[in-house]
Amino acid sequence: MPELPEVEVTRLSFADRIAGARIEAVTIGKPLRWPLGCPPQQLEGQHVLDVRRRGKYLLLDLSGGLLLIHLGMSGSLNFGTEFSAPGRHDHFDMLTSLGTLRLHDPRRFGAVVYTSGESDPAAQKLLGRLGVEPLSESFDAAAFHQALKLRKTAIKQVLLGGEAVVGVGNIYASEALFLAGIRPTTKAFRISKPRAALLHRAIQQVLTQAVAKGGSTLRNFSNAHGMAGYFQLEAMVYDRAGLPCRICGVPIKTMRQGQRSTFYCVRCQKS
DNA sequence: AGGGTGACCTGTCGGC
DNA sequence: TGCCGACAGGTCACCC
Repeated sequence: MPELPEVEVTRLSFADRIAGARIEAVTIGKPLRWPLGCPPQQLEGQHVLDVRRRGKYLLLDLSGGLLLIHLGMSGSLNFGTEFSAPGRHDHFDMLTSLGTLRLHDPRRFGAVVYTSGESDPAAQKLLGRLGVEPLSESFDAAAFHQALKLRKTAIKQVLLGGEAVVGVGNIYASEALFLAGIRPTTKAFRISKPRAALLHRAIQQVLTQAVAKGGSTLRNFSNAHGMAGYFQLEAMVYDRAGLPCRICGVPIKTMRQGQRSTFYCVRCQKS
């Protein structure tokens, strides 16, 4: 479910409300992708100072350390005061003075990891290799083109890889490539500077729009208010195999790349 | 070194 | 209706 926009929408939906909260108790459910990295009691008594995001990770700055949260494929966070007992797929509950933060994650590819800070090896292992933030000023078109020149694989795979740029997942990779008119199978190093600039722009545009619209509502995304995205995401190609291209009318094609589905238009994305 | 594949886990959907 | 396989928003560990 969550690519960068969904993670950012989640962050925006509870960051202000949890800031300043004192952690009272932490309850762990079934194992997630990685262990918490400390006894749950170590979080108790700490305060939540801020909630940031790096790629698809949420970073909770605590008074004594850093809590990393990843939503995996099926995770969602809820922050509120009305709280029933944890359900079958609720695997992390953090009770605070201002409300409870609950991670719901049926597939359990998500994770909650406590580290002493960003320089902690455990944090470095997860955050250290991440590429530039696509919605930051440091995401530069010329540098992006340089990064693409180093990669011999298909551009779609490079986008998903997270080293050239972070946060672009399977939905928005297809969408951005469509917007830029680039075929997903094109080798990254063959993309000219002007076309790399188009793609750079398309990535920013697609992600910014998705954040503004409250994230994709495909399947069951909801923010930490428990609300679904405010608007439907208008996908141009994703999950539209066989349907007419919204620009030229030709049926959208689908294929597999690295065991993930890719969607594209043969006419709008010739190379 | 970089590219390709399997693995993690549960739910849902389409086809027979 | 029931069963079975394919597939789902991510990423890491492992092969060659």
